[in-house]
Amino acid sequence: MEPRTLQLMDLQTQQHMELQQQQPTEGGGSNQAAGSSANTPIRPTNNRWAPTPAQLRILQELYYDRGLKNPNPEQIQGICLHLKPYGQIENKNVFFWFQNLKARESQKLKEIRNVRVGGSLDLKFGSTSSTDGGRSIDLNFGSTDSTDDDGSIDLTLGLQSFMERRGGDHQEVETLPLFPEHGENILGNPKTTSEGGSSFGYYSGGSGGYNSGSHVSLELSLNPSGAADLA
Amino acid sequence: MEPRTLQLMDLQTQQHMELQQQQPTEGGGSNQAAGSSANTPIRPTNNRWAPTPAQLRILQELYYDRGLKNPNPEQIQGICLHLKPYGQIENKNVFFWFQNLKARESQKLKEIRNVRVGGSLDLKFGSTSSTDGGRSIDLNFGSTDSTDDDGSIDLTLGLQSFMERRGGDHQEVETLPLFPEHGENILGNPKTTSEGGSSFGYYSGGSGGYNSGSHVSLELSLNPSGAADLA
DNA sequence: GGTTTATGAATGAAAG
DNA sequence: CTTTCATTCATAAACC
Repeated sequence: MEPRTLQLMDLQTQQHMELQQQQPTEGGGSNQAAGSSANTPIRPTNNRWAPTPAQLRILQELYYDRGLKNPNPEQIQGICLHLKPYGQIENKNVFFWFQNLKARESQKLKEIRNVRVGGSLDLKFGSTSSTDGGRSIDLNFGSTDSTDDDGSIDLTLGLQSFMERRGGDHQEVETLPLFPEHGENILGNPKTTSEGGSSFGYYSGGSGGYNSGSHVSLELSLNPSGAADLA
Repeated sequence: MEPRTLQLMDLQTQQHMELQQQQPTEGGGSNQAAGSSANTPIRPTNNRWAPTPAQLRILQELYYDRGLKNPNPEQIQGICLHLKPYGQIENKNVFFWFQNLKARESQKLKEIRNVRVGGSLDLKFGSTSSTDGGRSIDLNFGSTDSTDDDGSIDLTLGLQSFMERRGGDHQEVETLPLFPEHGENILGNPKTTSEGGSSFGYYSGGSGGYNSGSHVSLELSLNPSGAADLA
């Protein structure tokens, strides 16, 4: 049952960072529809909401520039309402969007643990990255430090032994790029932060880069009154 | 297996096309302009990670033999670390690998089940059960609504003005494609600042228009599906 | 060569 | 807020 075809080749040796954004198809009006209208409902077709470019941009501005991480119901509703002209959208979509973004971001940023530069290390990708060279992101989260040199990590499951057994022979070592990165933080952010303690995060941030340099700063003076800024 | 409507997406670079959102392009969403022929030099060219044979074998053993289906962050990290000697790999690759394998296996099982059911009759409609929209999880929460007509919502944060400025005239097409991705952020927000509660009804189903449905759904799949052997 | 398949990656939606 | 499930997009590799 698993037709796994082994491909013997390892090609890519570099970092990838890709981003694909699908084209948002949605109109302001009715949704769904797609093909089967009166017919077999068996095809959920498009239930899933996807932000239109304009909606996405606004949402991102709110999140990154404004620092709005946890919109409360009223805010969600307001946002949703304002985004409606740009395409079909519901409150829950806004809600999930913020929740997912926040969750995913927090997992990425687990800790920028120093990579224990003992003197060896960190190499960089040499050839690979195209020209700009700059970015590769990778980070390891937990850093279960312990001893990994000799290859023992503990997964709390005995995985360790499993690993050990196989790890005896490493032959195809290729490049072993690992560089810490990051430290950037775009918005100085306000108060909301605090920690969270969250404990961990999954994968490392693969993407990053972009022009981002800093979004901040572009958004000022939107408040008519000095008033309260940011929650 | 899945008859996917083929759409030759052109390759998009990382941000690319913006498109009016208000067009229901389903299926034929031909993208416009790919234009590119020789253009867009910035192609990631190196994207996707692929496991080396050794890595794959280890991953499979963990999954199939050890039954590890949902590795937690620490495990992911440990696995990743141990796989590094065999080739470049990142935490997220491990994360996605498990995630995908699990999803695809369950999907396969589901398909089979549907086929079997399909053979027999039983149509569904469980119409009886509440078709009504009973399911919206909540309705308007804050109820700040009051407005909709005039469009002034009031996010209690001045968000409104923010929105207003941008939304005043929604012209979508801006040239400002922000891609989804996030840089980084420190975040953390546990619950300071006000709300905290956060567990109340989130989004509203409000207008939605979703179908609500019943549980019994039945989906017959017409997949010819020679399908995989599995089992 | 175009088409299909396998699978990495991304993300909306939910469950816990 | 954290973790998992489901869909979907994209693309390299295999197929024809």
